[in-house]
Amino acid sequence: MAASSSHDYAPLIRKLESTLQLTEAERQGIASLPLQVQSLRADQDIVRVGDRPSRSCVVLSGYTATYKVTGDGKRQIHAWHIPGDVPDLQSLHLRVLDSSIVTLTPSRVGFVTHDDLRVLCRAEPRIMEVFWRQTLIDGAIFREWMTNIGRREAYNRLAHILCEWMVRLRAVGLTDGSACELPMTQAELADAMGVTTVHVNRVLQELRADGLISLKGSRLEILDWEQLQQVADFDPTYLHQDPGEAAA
Amino acid sequence: MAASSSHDYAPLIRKLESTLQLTEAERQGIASLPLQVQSLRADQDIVRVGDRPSRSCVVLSGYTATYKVTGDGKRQIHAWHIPGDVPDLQSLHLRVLDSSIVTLTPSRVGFVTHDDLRVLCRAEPRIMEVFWRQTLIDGAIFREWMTNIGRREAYNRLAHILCEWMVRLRAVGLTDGSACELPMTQAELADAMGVTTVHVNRVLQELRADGLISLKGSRLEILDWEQLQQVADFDPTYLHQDPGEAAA
DNA sequence: CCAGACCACTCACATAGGTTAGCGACTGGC
DNA sequence: GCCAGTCGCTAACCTATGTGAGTGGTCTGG
Repeated sequence: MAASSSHDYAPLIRKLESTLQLTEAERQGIASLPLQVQSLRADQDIVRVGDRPSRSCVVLSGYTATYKVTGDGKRQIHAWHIPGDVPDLQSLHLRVLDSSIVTLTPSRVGFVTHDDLRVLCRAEPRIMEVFWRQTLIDGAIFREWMTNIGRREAYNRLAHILCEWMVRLRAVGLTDGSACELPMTQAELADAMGVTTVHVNRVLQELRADGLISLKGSRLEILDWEQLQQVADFDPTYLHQDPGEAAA
Repeated sequence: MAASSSHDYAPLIRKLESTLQLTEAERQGIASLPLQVQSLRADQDIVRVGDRPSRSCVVLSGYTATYKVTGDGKRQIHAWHIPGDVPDLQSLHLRVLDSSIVTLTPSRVGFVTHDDLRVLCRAEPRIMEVFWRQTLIDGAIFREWMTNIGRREAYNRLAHILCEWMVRLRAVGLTDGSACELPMTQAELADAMGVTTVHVNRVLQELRADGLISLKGSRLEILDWEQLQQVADFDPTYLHQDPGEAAA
């Protein structure tokens, strides 16, 4: 566990500003939150179902996911998190965690105490609103994932996940033209899609054969964005990324 | 469209108080929000995808649902709403609606302007927190539904939906012992479960044959709660109903 | 009091996706 | 420099769920 360095908050501030222009004072308020930084290997739980944490975590680098395990041991992944995300911000108002968070890759995460967050929210109401808004966007993404899992076939469902992944990474500057990192294993994709790894592999081969994507190791390249988006039935409105679209 | 009567807010206040004790001033603050009341028939959209509403709606009586339609016309229902719920509270901070809300039964809904809500939130910070908390609980329910749709078989999935329905109705006093109203059609259940109506009917017959439930018309009775809960893998933690569990 | 909807329900058949098992290529720890 | 584990990938077979078509009951608006 190490102290924070001055630019650890850069991804978070970038993310918040992608939906609402902050004042210098507001940026300062965030940047001066005390942050406990921790480096984790891949596949480590950060928090677990049933925990009652007194702090929330910020993803500084690397990738993580939220998940739940059913009574008979099947795992469902609910969300991916990328640098700048605060995956358990909800614990600020819900004491008991109803899901766990795990690293997908080696990651650096920072912890902010709920007390510090509450003080900041009281001092800067617009920051509170922007945090609230982030949790609402999380909810909007959950709704889209539910639709994806419940109503699209596996081929289109995977295409949808890839479209969303690309668009979210682009918003924080982690893409490289039409390519980006895809850090999750096929088993993790399966747990997000509600299918088996065998089937993920099948539809992945199909996407490749159809010339929509190339995936070598963890490097994903979108070869035909138009077609992929159409197959995925992907409309990015639900990501609420347009800063002009924050309610007044 | 009619003016509100004095006790229209009773279900909402009851719901909020089920998670946090309110002061008299706070209760007053809510009860004095101007409310535009509207009576709707079944199967009417209250708001639609793409709308930019300047007010949110409260369910006063009857039942409603949030849904999305995919490009090829399949519908996914994300949530049921019961009296006291504010199904589009998120539009307070997300200008564009990413899903629609429809009545399942004839209903009375009340509209509160976002301006009035913002004024109240500024005056009574605890009310803002309790509203924020409600949207976080919505998110927690989305996560559980995702798990239900992605990782449980239809038989168990339906059992889970019935367990949740019963527990939520009980919290607002709308149950009658081990029985309650189940106002949705099998087609609506299908859209919530991500299966076809034919299959809903099949697993419903199974639940009846196994002696777990009785469903006649829209009256649901749970015949064996223990067994149903076990089949459903139902753990109500995610509903965050315990008022002692609100974070400090 | 009729006509058209809608709803629960069923059947026969089709298929997307699950299951089980296994292979070779890497990789990180000792 | 080997061993154990993980990962992507494949094949053969199985089943939960979808599809399309239809029945009869009940409500409801004209």
